Amino acid sequence: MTEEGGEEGANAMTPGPAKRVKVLFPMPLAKAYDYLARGDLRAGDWVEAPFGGRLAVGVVWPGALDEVPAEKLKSVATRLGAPPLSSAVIDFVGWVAEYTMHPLGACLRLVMRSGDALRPPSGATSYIPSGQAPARMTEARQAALSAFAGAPLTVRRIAELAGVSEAVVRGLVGSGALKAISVDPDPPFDAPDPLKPGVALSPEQARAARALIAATGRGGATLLDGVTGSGKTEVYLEAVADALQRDAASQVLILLPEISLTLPFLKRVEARFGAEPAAWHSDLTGAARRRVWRRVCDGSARLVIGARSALFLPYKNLSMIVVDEEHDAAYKQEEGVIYQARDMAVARGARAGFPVILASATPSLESVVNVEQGRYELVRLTARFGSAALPKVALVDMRRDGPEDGRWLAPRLVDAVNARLTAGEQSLLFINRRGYAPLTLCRKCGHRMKSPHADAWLVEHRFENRLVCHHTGFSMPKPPACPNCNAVGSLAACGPGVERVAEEAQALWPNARRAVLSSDMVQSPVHMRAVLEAMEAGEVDILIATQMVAKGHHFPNLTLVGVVDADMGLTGGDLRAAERTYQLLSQVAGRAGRAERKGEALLQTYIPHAAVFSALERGDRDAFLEAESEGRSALAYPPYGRLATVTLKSKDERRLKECASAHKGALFNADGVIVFGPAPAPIYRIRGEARIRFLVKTRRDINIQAFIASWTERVRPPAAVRRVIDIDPYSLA
DNA sequence: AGCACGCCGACT
DNA sequence: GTCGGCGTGCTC
Repeated sequence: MTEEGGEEGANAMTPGPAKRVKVLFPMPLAKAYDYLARGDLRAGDWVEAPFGGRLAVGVVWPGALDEVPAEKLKSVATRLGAPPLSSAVIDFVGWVAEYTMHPLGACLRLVMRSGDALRPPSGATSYIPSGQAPARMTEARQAALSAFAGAPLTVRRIAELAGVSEAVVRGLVGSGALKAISVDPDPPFDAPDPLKPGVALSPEQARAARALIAATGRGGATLLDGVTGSGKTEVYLEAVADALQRDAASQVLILLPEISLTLPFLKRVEARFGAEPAAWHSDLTGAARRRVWRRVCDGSARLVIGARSALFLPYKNLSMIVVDEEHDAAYKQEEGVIYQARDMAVARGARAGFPVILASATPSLESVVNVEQGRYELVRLTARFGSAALPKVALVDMRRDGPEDGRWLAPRLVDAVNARLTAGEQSLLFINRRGYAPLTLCRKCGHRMKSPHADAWLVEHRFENRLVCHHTGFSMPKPPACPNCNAVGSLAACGPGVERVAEEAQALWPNARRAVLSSDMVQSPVHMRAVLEAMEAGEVDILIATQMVAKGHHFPNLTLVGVVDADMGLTGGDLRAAERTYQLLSQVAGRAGRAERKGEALLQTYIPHAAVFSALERGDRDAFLEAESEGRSALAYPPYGRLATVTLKSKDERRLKECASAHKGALFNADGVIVFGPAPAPIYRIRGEARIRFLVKTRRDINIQAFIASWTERVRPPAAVRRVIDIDPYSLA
């Protein structure tokens, strides 16, 4: 590690001729600001500079200087000791800002999520036994000294381990029996060993691994398309090993959807490379966050496994990205800077000249089309590892074969569960809707219980006896009478939620061992783990769950998956609804029969003729993709055209409407561009904020950002109205 | 993002 | 008469 002026030290600027440099701050600012600098400052250096009456941390940014009058210029205060941002990261931040149309400084902030990583660590002092016995030895002192297993420990930790008070430990320090030792508060990560032999690969996996290594050797993006259970992870880890081995300073990032980023996955990677990978996700503690950030920055964390925000860590020498579960909608960041991490990863690789692997069992249409059009390479894995068979998928036509009123499980599904109970096998009832009922309505006057701050129905949660808004978090006790007509006991629950299915299961199978898994009812990750472990161990007969269960779990004795409402998701305002439904259902169906037992999946639907269901029934993914592709192509939707939304948000409805008409008025005709709107967003009001939206659709060869820029720069929204641009929107709701 | 400046309600 | 609410605008 090369550092001037000490490990953490901030260097006062040395005297010398003053030059001008640009400094970008991690704030929602569109551009970098000019400063005077004494001494040598280069693009990427971390500095502190006076900004708006206080000192702010920023980065020296490349680019032409502005013509700022000399009297406005201030001087950079200090240069910070952290390793400078690499030119690849600087380039990427600039590109993301342009692509997403978000302020440059807001994009830099994504890189600085570490908070205090640039400040000297507060690091508590650690101690080790000095070898010198204290003048007086007591039982407590003996216990404290026995707590050591080699590594230095803090006072608090010693007290905790030995079960003595901190005063005892401080006494030992005072008597010289313990000595202070300086430990790095951010210990480096051990280097992964790419030559450590991995698990034995099947012939097909070995072939795929070789093909993947060859493809990544050529650079560019490669789609690794492997059915559930084919062992994709082992295959791409070989390509990761290859990248780590080729360059001893290289760093590799494996991106996962947050929910798949589990301890078992990390352990698997650790087992493969003999070293703990650096994990990056939303609930890291401050210290862990800081350690990963700094070790990524100095290049010593060579293998990073992270959720989408890990894409913006300040890598010194990133040389490969794997995007696992590339189809997953969780890669779309919807708050702040809005971006699609999978697409940004591909761009990051292309711009820095390194390979990117996209892995999935149910690839997105975008990626499949990119393969067809020669932009991505393709490596396919077809066999399920360990000869497990894919489940047999069948549809239950709810129009003909549905249950009686007030029930949600069709007789055929009930029979199938009964058969599993008799055979001592497990069933999963999947219902992707939290709560008891999605709608509460008055039988007397037809009043629907709505959220006060959002145009959404209140969802009944019978478990807590409350009505809850899933958009704002608002909740209220379920009223005894209709608030509209005052009729008592007239409020009726409409539609099924996970709690209601659980209730029905209890009535049907009172003696079976049942468990429910839903984000509302899971009080802690520990509880969730316990349920999943019980399921894996065969201690649960029927699991009733939301999509929490769709990924990454292996239930060897599960042979039946019943999807209570397969149509859900097809009805929202999501242009990828069919694709999402296909992916989710094939994933859930894939939970059944992963081991030697053949599984069965029953999908309850009112629209069995829909292409998504017949494709699922036949297990014909390519047919589904083809139908979906035709549908999107006909509408010129992505990937055959470009889409963006421009949303205006405000609490002040009058100004919002004025602003929307101003935008409408500023529109102009452009070849290959269609703008729809203004239209109220499907959920018009969220948290008291009303939203009006324009949808911009262009031909693929049109620069949609350029069009939106020349349109929106004609209108300056009043401060009370926020304008949010979403390039390539996923949810139109 | 912060922070200052500025114009309308209830208090020492 | 002031203290202070947060709407608005600027930061090299």
